[in-house]
Amino acid sequence: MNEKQALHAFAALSQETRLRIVRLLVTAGPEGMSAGAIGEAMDGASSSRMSFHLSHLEQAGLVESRRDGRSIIYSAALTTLAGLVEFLMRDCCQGHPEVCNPAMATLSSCCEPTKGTSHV
Amino acid sequence: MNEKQALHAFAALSQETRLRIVRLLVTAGPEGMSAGAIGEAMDGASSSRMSFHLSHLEQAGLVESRRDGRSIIYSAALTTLAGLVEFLMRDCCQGHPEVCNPAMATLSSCCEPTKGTSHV
DNA sequence: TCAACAACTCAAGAATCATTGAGATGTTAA
DNA sequence: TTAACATCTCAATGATTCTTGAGTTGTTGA
Repeated sequence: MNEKQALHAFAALSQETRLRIVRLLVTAGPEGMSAGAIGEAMDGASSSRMSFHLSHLEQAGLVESRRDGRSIIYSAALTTLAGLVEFLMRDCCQGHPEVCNPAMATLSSCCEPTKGTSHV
Repeated sequence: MNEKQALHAFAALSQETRLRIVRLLVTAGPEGMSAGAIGEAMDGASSSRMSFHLSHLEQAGLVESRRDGRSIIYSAALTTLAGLVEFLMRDCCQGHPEVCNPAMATLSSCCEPTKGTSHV
């Protein structure tokens, strides 16, 4: 992740419809959702509007697409999201580790590394 | 952190000068930097331009300011940054914990919680 | 091949945003 | 009080972005 990529990603995330799409796809998991189904979830947005935002997100590397029959399936690009966090928080917490604990807790609760311990 | 706050924060971070300011202040730590010093670091940007971007960042909750004599000192609002990460990554990694490990590693390397265990 | 479907592309208009330059506010020291 | 300094505020201009609607491409099944 470099500055240019990060700027594109943040610009993509700064628009209401696109932020909702990303969060919807993050919770949808690796199976993803079709463009039509995403549009339905976005208050029935028009297909051209969905296409505009989805291609914006794909260019920013935040979502990935694959064709399945007539539909195109989109899923969240979690590695880009993680890279964005890494870029933004690099060298954070100079001597004040406690301020980052909320973010830490969020990630560790669902992204528990290969240590084998379970959580709630 | 709610959707509206997140949109403001991402919009603030999607502009080159502002993203640089935030990252500069993240590495500067809690002591922060004066508006003038930040402007110097931004290729000598004009004072009105710095003021525009700094107030944008402050309204988004990404930086905090305090007056010190003639200068105004800005510092990164790390709790907002952490909250933004928490908002974006909530419910991530449905069954695929390995994809979030890079972000985890970044945060844990500087934000080791109060558990006392060391790492690489 | 044809009809129906799913999604994309393109151009135009409205809305939003960044930069500039002039001027205003607040602070310090003589 | 005055001068010098640091930063903020405001209005105007130019650039970018979002939405809409019409048309196009690609896929499926009869």
